[in-house]
Amino acid sequence: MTAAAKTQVTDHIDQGSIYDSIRARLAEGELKPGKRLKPDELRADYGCSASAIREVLFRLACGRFVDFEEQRGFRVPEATLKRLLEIRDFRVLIESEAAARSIARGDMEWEARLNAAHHKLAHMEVKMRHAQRLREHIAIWTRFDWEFHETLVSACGSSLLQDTLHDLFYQYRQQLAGLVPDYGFREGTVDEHKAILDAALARNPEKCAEAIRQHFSFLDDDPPSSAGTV
Amino acid sequence: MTAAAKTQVTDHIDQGSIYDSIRARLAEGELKPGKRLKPDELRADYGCSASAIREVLFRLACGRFVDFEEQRGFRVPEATLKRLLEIRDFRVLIESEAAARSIARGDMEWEARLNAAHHKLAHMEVKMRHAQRLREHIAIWTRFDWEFHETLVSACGSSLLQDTLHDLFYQYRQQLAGLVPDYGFREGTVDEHKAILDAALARNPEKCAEAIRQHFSFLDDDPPSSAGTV
DNA sequence: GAAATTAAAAATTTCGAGAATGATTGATAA
DNA sequence: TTATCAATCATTCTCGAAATTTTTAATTTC
Repeated sequence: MTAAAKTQVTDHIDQGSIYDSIRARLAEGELKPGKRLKPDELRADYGCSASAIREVLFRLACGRFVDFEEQRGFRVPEATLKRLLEIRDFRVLIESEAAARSIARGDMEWEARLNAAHHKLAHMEVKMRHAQRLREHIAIWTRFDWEFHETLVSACGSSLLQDTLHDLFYQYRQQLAGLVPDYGFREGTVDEHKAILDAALARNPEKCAEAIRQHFSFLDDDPPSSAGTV
Repeated sequence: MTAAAKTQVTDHIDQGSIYDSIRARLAEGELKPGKRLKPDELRADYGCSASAIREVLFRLACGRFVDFEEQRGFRVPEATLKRLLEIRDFRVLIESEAAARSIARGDMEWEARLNAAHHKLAHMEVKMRHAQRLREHIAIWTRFDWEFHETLVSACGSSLLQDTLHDLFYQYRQQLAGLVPDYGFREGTVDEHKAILDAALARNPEKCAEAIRQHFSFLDDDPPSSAGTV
């Protein structure tokens, strides 16, 4: 393989990578609500057939990242405050329960991983407070954010809960990106994540649930201005 | 469209119907755990191409009704007590929460629909107590059972909760069918459903949650004999 | 000018063939 | 007899073209 081929990153990608890529483009707000997702257009970005894209879009539709209507194809779901709150409430319910089980079952190894994940996330978020071009950091921030929340529930003992949370995390991000500026990044997240960490390490499930609730309560106090429900 | 075309139901089936059909065959235990699901074999049952079956199996994999491994195709997931309990616990968590919200928000119309759904289910379950060939009634019983649980949460205000419960209902049934005799039908369900109905109509969310927990507690007292975890 | 009909264009869905990959069988040798 | 390897078979995966449907544009009619 030549060096020139390296720039052509789209040479040959498996479906899993295409899935991750499109989901990321949705969560980062590049693919905007309402936009139609035509397999024949997207194929150019990934160097594969329309059929392969179609399969990926089907899988994304199962996770509710795109809408699908028979004979009418795929499109990016509308971002509404109603839907965002629905996703948030579901996520708070499940993440609180899963965190409580992790607190009850997690060992010292789990504590160490949670500390490490929080350290990376906090470093990133402090750095982003003063960043010029926020856009450039969103992808990495998203990864660290997910790694922290994933680690929090990683000892809960139920892959069902964990996988459901994974989908909800990205659904939440996607809705947020379509409704608020700065891709949903806020100053307050640093302290909020710290509160979740402390409650988890203190093995206090009630306090942890409350910290999780707090982490998402900003939507109640300060509803996004452009959040018409249609 | 002519009247004659209506009778020819098997001529041309849309993907949604194939999805429902295969999911039902899984929930009723016809397609047994471990069995490989080859698109080229299943196509004969539905008169379409292997590609169409492949897409349906992908969608079933999203709902966790079948396992998918790259380059190795699809197969019916193993039924284990561990997995069954995981699904049960998740379902109890969500159904309790969704029922509580329905109790808080549901109007008289909701009460009426819940009564109607329970009436049909109870009638069916009493009839099945003395039925000779249980197998013949499973499909209808499954529908009535789902309609009752669906109606219970239908006023919760979150389509996310409702759709998640829909998947969990069939996942639970599928695991149960693979682990216990009689497709999971028990004598006790009549009284248990009645307790859920009464608590909901009494607008008592705590009592309703307890009744739901009770409805699934038989797995703790009387673990299925053939439930080796592999 | 507005509404309804018709024609053209674009997108979706289905399908079967060929390429790529994994599984199976049978032969050979230790 | 057991293990290794090669050849064979079956299945999965990818793809582009044909058929169906929807959307858009143009035309006609009231």
